[in-house]
Amino acid sequence: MVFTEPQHCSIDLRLRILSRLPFFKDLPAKAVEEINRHFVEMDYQRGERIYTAGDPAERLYVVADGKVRLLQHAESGKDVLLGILGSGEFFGNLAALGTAVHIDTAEAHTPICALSVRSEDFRQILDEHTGLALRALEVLGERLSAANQRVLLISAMPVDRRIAFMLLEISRKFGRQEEMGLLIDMPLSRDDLAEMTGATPETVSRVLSQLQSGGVITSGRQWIAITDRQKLEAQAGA
Amino acid sequence: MVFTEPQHCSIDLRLRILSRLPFFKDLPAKAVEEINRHFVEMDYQRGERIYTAGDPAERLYVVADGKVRLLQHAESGKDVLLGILGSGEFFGNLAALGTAVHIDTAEAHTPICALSVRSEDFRQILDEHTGLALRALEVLGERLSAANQRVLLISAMPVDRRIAFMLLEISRKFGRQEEMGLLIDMPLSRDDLAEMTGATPETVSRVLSQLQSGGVITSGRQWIAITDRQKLEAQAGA
DNA sequence: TTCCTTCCATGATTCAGATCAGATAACTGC
DNA sequence: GCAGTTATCTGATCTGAATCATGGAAGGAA
Repeated sequence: MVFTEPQHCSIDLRLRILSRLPFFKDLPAKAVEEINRHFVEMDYQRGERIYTAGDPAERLYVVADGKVRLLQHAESGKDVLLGILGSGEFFGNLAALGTAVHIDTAEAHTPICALSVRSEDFRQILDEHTGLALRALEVLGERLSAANQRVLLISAMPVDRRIAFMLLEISRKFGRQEEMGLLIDMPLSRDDLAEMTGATPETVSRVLSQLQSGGVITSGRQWIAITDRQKLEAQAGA
Repeated sequence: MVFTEPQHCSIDLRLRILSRLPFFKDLPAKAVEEINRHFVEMDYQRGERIYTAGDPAERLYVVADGKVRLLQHAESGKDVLLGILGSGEFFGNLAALGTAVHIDTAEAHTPICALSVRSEDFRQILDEHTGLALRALEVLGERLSAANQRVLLISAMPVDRRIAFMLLEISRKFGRQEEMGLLIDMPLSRDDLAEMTGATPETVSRVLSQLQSGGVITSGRQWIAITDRQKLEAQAGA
């Protein structure tokens, strides 16, 4: 079970990513091409930091290929994994105007290729193409909704339910049907899950062991597959 | 210590609120007047529900006078208080387009007067006045940032720090300097704080008692005043 | 292969905070 | 002022999950 992905993307991929973005979908091809000129390609190794919370938010990014981790850290050293982004998703400060700083930290969860644009340029693009800002609003709205959901999850549910819930969430986004079940198509460690659910790796390990012996999931080193979605949903809901 | 507020706002207040909104600040007075025509006034009693999560998001609101609670509820019955909004703040689905539903529940924390506009009308306003959408983006960005902060708080800090932190946060927004200290200018029960910090009312009560005997705060039934901000910050930071 | 590092499982123990249970004290309506 | 209700305090107990500790297994580099 190895997850290898190319570390840079072709010129072709680049334009295709941009034009397929829900974001730019309704724009004429010519406009997308014009917009494309403002983007530059940036590649990162697994684990590499793209930006850190507190840095001035000078650029905005789109994942072209690979997965990106968004996290928030406490002075205690404990990190919280806010989410994992896949191809086509924005990160950086979508609302960046002027002198804003990044509110989260982004790092490469797998080797990634990202497209990046200067905040000012993006702002200008928003200005020129009315309607795009509304799209941006939608994206932010969804993120806000997810974050609120998360607060509820962590502050009102026991760990085992949180973990079950999170697995469902992740599988919905990154699941790929395989013989063994619905495989989560990226490296996902116990630590990752712990940072997402506000638990410790030990606890996550225990809960996963239990799920595994219950026939709900199959898992190994850095990978998890859901074999019985029904049961998992029951676990999350009850 | 009683908190009474008028339950409806004058016609005059209404226009003043709108024109002073950071949101509409840069628009010509004429435009604001025009926009004003789309808004209607709505009054609510304390505790009254304005909308519930899952309802279709047909309207958008601005607090004219009073305080509004935004909350999210779990099936377990446990509620999470996402935030309390004061005069001039938006609520409802700022990103509402088409058939969206409310992601949270809003209720009157005090008697309130709200201004409300149909989502479609608001959307049209955004379309007509380029620049407004960027403002909306800023607002959502701030909320997202706050929500992420909250996730970090709850999943990486012990209760006493969470409560201290939350008190600072609230006082920053609703604090009013009085002889006794920095009074939080609205009813605020132990239950409210519990729902904001993911704790139980009993625990909140204990922590507040401790803060009070430490001379950090003074409190009574539904009110809290900060007498020693320095100490409170120490409590929140260490 | 063998070393070495990283990830994972699982047991034992501890502890922060929830839960349960009364006892006061403050407001409300009459 | 009195009764009833709602908010608060505080103690006693319990428990979910963290912490501490250790062994094992999977992959990477030479």
